[in-house]
Amino acid sequence: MIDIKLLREKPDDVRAGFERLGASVDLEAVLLLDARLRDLKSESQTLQAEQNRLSKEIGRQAAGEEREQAKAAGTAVKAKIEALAGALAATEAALEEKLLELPNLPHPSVPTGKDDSQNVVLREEGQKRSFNFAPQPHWDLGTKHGIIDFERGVKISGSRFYVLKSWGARLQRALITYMLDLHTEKHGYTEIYPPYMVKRECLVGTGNLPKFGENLYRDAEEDFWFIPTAEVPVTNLYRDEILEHTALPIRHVAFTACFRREQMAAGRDTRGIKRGHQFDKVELVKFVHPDNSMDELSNLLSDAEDVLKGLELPYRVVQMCTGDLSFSAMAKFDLELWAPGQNEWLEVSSCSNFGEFQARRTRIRFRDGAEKGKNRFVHTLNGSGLALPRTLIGVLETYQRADGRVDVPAVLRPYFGGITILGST
RNA sequence: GGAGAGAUGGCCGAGUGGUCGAAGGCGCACGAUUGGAAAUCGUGUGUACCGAAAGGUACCGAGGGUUCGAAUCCCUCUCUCUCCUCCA
Repeated sequence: MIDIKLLREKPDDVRAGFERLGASVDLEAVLLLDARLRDLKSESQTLQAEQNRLSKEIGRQAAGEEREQAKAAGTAVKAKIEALAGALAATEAALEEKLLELPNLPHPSVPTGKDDSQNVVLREEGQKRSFNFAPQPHWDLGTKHGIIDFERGVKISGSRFYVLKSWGARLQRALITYMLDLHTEKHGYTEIYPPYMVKRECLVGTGNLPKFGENLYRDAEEDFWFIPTAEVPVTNLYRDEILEHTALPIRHVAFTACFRREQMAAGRDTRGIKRGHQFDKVELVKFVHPDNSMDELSNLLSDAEDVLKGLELPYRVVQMCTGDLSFSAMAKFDLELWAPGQNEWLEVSSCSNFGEFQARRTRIRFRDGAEKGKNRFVHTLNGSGLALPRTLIGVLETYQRADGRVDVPAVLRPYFGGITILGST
């Protein structure tokens, strides 16, 4: 949620920001509602003050004519307040609704662009492996070894579900443990194991609702929503709290399953395990002081990169242009690893700075040590560190041998009890 | 799932219709005292919105109702605790 004061005081700056996004938003309507709400509020507050004054007076009076008159006056004021109440509540709700649907404003450093074609590849890290044979895509490797069972996944859960088996499942588990160990031991994150189902307000807090409900699964009878990412429960951990500035930055890492409806056109990304309705992810979430959140974003990105560096998987860093920024993000960088079998870059991480956009929606503030009495919103950041299925693809395809067996990356060997080669010829 | 009890400020805890944004204590901050500290004493100490300020408005789990007036009365919901039941 953007700051209504900012819109009120610098409407042209806000308008320019949304134009860079290519978003068409009716700011006039918002400003109109805001002005109307302020009028109604001030009118209502004046009446309430009058009501309070009368009530106190009545309290002091003894029973009698005067007291009855004062009571009658009180009834009249009460009627006026009630007459205003409907319009006040409706205006407040209408403004809230509009504000919740406004996207975040882009950070000045974000390049202007209309869509993903104008994203900027900042750098490529690591050397793509050269093969003296044709590398197989992971779906062939997975089927050959019996470690990815697509047919049975579809049988039990439907399309876009699969089953990992044997050392395929173990490889994924090794990757999860490796990532959690790396972030907790080397990068200073505290591990969180959150619920996978959350209340609606959590999703409003992160920006998934009210606009993107069609991407989410939910329980039909109760207010339970399946998380599309650990970002949702972990960001909401401190909802409605005022933190001490000395507690910042807070760094959390969480492993969870993620659930997404993925109502995209049939036929896209249907092959393999690249995109499913359920997938695992290790997620990094930070709550930081607003003055250095962009530096914190760089650090977060570097923490995510370390996972790929450790695994010795080549990747590239892509900066999102304004047109490809997500709803809640003010700046965003993606990490894409190279999958030699299917011959494409795969997005395995998305690291964003949300500024105070989510903090405002979740009311996460901190007491600023510098300015006494001033409570400010924290900045929230998060990034995948990393998404499991695609990292698994990267390992399978990059570490495959000509005979189809797969080498265990050095950093994963501690999790494999001495095994260094997976599969049989 | 059944029965009962409860939800007040950072924490504990008083408050059953008016002068209560809320006693008291703890904690915390600042000051006094001290060579320094402990102890002691004094002052201060919730959040949001409106206002240049003075000040005003709202909030005592949430929502609704009664009343001129609600932390206090009524209704609904949520959550917590105890006992029983069940269970990984």
